[in-house]
Amino acid sequence: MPPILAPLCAVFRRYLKSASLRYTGERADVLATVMEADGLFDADSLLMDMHNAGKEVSKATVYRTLRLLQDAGIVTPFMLLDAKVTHYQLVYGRDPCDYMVCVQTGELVPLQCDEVVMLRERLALEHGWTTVGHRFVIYGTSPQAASAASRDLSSQ
Amino acid sequence: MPPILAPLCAVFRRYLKSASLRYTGERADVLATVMEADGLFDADSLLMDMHNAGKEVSKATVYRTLRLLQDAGIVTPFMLLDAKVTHYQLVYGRDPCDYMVCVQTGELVPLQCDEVVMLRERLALEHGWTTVGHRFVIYGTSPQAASAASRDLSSQ
DNA sequence: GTCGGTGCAAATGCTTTGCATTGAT
DNA sequence: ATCAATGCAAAGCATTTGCACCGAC
Repeated sequence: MPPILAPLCAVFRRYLKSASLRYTGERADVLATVMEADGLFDADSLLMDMHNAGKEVSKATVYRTLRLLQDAGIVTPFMLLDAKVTHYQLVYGRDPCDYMVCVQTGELVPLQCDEVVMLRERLALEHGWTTVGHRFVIYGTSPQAASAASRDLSSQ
Repeated sequence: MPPILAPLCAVFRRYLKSASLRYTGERADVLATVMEADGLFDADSLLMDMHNAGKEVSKATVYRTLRLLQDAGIVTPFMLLDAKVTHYQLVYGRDPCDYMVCVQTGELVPLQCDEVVMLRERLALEHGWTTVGHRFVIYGTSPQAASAASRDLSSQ
């Protein structure tokens, strides 16, 4: 069990208590699966992961719990280019939350880059804002996709 | 008429021709309204803008044309935090495409910052990727929202 | 025991699509 | 004249919600 698991669970329980909501087995299961999803997922993949782990929860509960996790500041919604469904990202206690996405293969590379946060803070300060987060996604072509494309070309 | 109008229209026509598609009055109206929307909009607001300008187009055509504009590289879809609908952003020939969004008021501030592009290119290069674009959004609280909040507190 | 939670199925609402008609080339 | 575009209404589909039963506190 990674060391982050206990604190995150505590954060969620604290939030639920503050809102007079209950910490149920289903909510615990969803949170645990979110943490194992390693950052980025959608409602459906989460539901499948839970099913594969033998944790059966209804779709409605997944959506309801994702909303709570969002309110608790644990995840944020996230829309990939061309995706039709909302993706979620685990943000609490996590750096980085930046990604590079391949527009051809869908490949996703997390980026570790403090400069994004620094840039964000500097820009916000210049306008007198205070920040609560940011989203930085680079769209591009991965080396694999590029070489696959050139293979396709030369084989014609 | 801003100087960008003619070129953008030409870009669209070129794209349509290359795909054996037709440049119709409806598509011209949609593009013109997109350009006047000054960057960020959704399908519904676009439809209203067109109605207010006396340009009647069906909702289906708006969606279909937005898809074409996306394929032509003129706009990209864009999901604001908590928004339920897809927003679109005019990207062709436009810098900046970065924003700061107030999570309380929805206020939107476009950011002019070359460093984002530089950072993007450097990160992509480090991984051997080539980029086609990026998305950078800062979520925060604007000075107005912050002062409104403190007023609310002191009046209680 | 009291509310809040859950699952189910139905509803919602954005977006897409089938089809007959219209229009650009 | 051809073949794509349009408008309309219906369909799709992710997400939300109403309700009866269940479970955390």
